[in-house]
Order: sequence, then structure tokens, then C-alpha cells
Amino acid sequence: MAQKPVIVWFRRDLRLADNAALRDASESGQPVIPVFIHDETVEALGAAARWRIGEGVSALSDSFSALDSRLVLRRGRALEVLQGLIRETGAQSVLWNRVYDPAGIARDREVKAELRSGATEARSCPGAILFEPWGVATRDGKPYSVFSPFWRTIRALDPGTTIAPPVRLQPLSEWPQSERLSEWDMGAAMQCGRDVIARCACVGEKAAQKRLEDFLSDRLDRYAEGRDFPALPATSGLSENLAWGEISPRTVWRAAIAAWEAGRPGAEKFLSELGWREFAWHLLYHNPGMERANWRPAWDAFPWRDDNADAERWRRGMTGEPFVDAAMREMYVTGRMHNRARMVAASYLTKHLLTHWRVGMDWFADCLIDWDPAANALGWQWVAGSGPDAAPYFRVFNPGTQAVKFDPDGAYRARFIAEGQSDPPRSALAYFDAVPRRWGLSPDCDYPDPVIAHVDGRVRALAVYGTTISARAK
DNA sequence: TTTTGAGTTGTTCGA
DNA sequence: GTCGAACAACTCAAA
Repeated sequence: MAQKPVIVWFRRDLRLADNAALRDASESGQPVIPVFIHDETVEALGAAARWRIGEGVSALSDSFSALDSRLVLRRGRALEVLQGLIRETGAQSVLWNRVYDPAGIARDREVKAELRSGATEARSCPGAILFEPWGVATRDGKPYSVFSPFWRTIRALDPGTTIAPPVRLQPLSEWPQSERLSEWDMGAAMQCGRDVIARCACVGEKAAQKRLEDFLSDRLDRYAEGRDFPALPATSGLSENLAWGEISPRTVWRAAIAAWEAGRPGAEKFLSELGWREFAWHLLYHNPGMERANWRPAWDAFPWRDDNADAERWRRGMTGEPFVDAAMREMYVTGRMHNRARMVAASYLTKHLLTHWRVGMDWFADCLIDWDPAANALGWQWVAGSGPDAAPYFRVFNPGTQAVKFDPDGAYRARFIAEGQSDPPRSALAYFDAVPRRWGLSPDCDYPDPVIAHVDGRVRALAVYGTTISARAK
């Protein structure tokens, strides 16, 4: 009897465990063809994210090799690549795990319709979030737009058990051709930053699992207090792996629930952070416009500046505000930024520098290896004030006060700002290796004066809010 | 339908 | 140094 292979199309689910599409394919008894497609959505990723997904694909490829299988790599429009593979292999079906961003949804809808019209089974499975967005609603049947009631609801739900990774996959008699990952040169856009960030990245399914285990054993109990201090190793660091699906949110959720049931302090707080990730994806699903547009229309009247010279200083970690600059440099050196630092840096750009949150978000998209469109749309709009949170307009972070509170001994700032230190640490010097040469930065230069004094920035921001947002409400 | 309580993460000022 | 109040008003979600 002829083989009727099943294609499993990998996208943001670079793992074998808790992978519904892969499970269904392997249980079909047919040969499984795993494929990753370098399509326009990969092309659209920022520099660091594109490099990072390449690393994840490499690790996934190794995992399949260990199963005597092969991850097929192809470049092109997803539909055409899949149709080509179907022709070449006689595959009868294509399975994948859903994504929930607007561009991904549009692509997948077309792929599904076209494949089905060609009499190929095309089916998507859940996996990138805990609950399907259309399954969580208020009593009125509307999607939640406030976190607390959303959280109360999903906290009581059960996302189900995790799926074991396949032990073996039905072999294929003849493998379709694969492109080489090295030829894709996924780090091309990163220039000098690539080697610096590579030292900090934690790639692949095994590494993600270990990260989770280490966090639960070493750091969970102090998570609630420690998570606000960017110099401490207090957080899970899993955003990087969750972003590319190297670990499933359900795996993390169930581990955290077990810790909570064991009475571990910090477990509830950690769970709620998973809740925020979930909330962001549900919001984006129901409000696809919020990637680019103010969630509160009243904010369309706010005279944010487009890109400008101050914003450029912000990007370069040269605002003269040490906590903000440390944050921006951390992103350049590690590809990530501590959550508290993200808030302070974002507040500074949108309020002190009166620059549109999209300008900052676009930069984050280019620099973060844990880039997540939903979390960033929510986070940036939340800080800016335009998002679903009703943040009081007068909430303007004071970078100096934040530093005193959350970096009391200056360890975080010293870690990433070399200027003024007689013997700066490697992490601070690494910044100068990572940034483009044309910026002309050197650790021997003087640290800049502040772009704007905090008091002046605060007063200016509040004045603009007063004459636009709050005036319109009257 | 109407009412009611509540709402991630802050800062500043004055007692 | 510490503490409470003011900084606005709105919208959501549930009863």
C-alpha cells in the first residue's frame, strides 16, 4: 500500500513535546514530514528575532535527526511551498499549530482554503496559548478588556494535560529536498550584535525545559519580590522560549499549578504573569488593529512625535538617564530586557520624549530575541496610556526614583554602562561591540547629559495630556 | 436596565 | 524618614 505522508508545518512551535499537530501526525501511522518554511512572515521579523528563530529551527532540526527523521527547510510563500511538497511526496494532509497574530491568521486561512480545494486535508491545532480566544468571554459574550476579571475567569479553567513527544516517527522512503539553514543567513541583519547576543541566548526545547526546572527549584519562592529587581536573576527567562514555542505555555502552566498546589510562594504571581501573556494574545485576536493603532480612540488626538533625534538617543542608550540607558543597552547585549526596565524605558520615550509608542515598539521588534507581537502591543499601549488598562494619565515613571527603588546598589546600571567606571565589566563593554560602528560610540567617551530633566519632562507630558486627552473627556 | 465596585507595576507634596 | 492624600474621570464586568 502506498504511503500517504502527513506534513507537519512548524511555525512558532519549535518543539516536539506538547505539540498537537505532531502528535496527530505521528498517530496517523503514516510517514511524517516536518517542514519549516521561510516565508514572508519570517522575512518580516526584526533582525534579532529572525536570527533567534533560525537558532530555534536549528535545534528543532537536531531533535528530528535524533528521531531518524528530518526537518525539511524551504523558502517561499507558504501555500506554494506546501503545494510543491504535496506534489513531490503524495502527502494527504497538512497539520499545524495555530498562530494568533493578524498576518499569520490571514495566511493560514488562505492556505487552509486552497489546500482543501485541492482535496488535501488541512487542519490546525491549538497550542501557542492556553485557551482559544473565542472560548473566553464575559457573561455578555464579549471579550474581556480588563485583566482582573479575565484572570479570575481563566484561573479557574483547566488547559488540559500536556502531550508527550513522539517516541518514533514512521520513516519516509525518500526524503524531499531541503534547503540549508546556513544559506538563509538568518543573522544577516544583525551585524555586530549577533556574536554578542549569541552568548546570552538559551536555545531549544531541552534548554527551555531546564530553564523551567531551574526556575522552579531555585527562584520561584522569591519570585514575587525579586522579579522587580533587574540586577537579580529572579525571573524565569522563559519569554525567549515561549516566543518561539520551544516550550508550550501549557507545560509552564501545569508546572506552576503543581508548585501552587504544593503551597510554594511565588507560584500565584508567576501564574498571573502567564495570565498576562494569555490576556495579550486574546486582546490582539479580538482587536487586530491594536498592533498599530491606539486601542482608545481618544488617544488619536495626542500629539505624539514621530521618529526624532531624541528617540535616536533613546535607541542608542544615550539619553543620559542611567536606568533608561542601562535598559536599552541590556537589550542590545542580551537581546532581552528586564520587565521593570521595559516599563521605565517605554515610559521615558512616550512621556518624557513625547514620542509615539509605535516608534519604540518597532525598535523592540528589531532588537528582542523574545519578540512577541501581542505582549508588545499591550505593553507599549499600557505604558503610553492608550491601552486597555485605564492607566492614570499622571503615571509618569521617574527613572531616578525607579533606580533607587529597584536598583538600589546600582548593580544593574553598572552592568551595562561602562562610562565612568575605571574597570567596567564585560557586559558593559559588550555594548560597544554590539552596536553599529557608524554610531561611533566608545567606552572612553563621556556619558551624556540628560536629554531632558525629569521634572521638565514630567511637567511637559502632563501639560500635553491635560490639553488633549483629559480636555476631550469634558 | 440600572447600579455598583473596582481597576498591575507611580509620583509628589505636605503634615 | 514616614505616611496619607491628591492627582480624573471612565469604563468594564457582574450583580
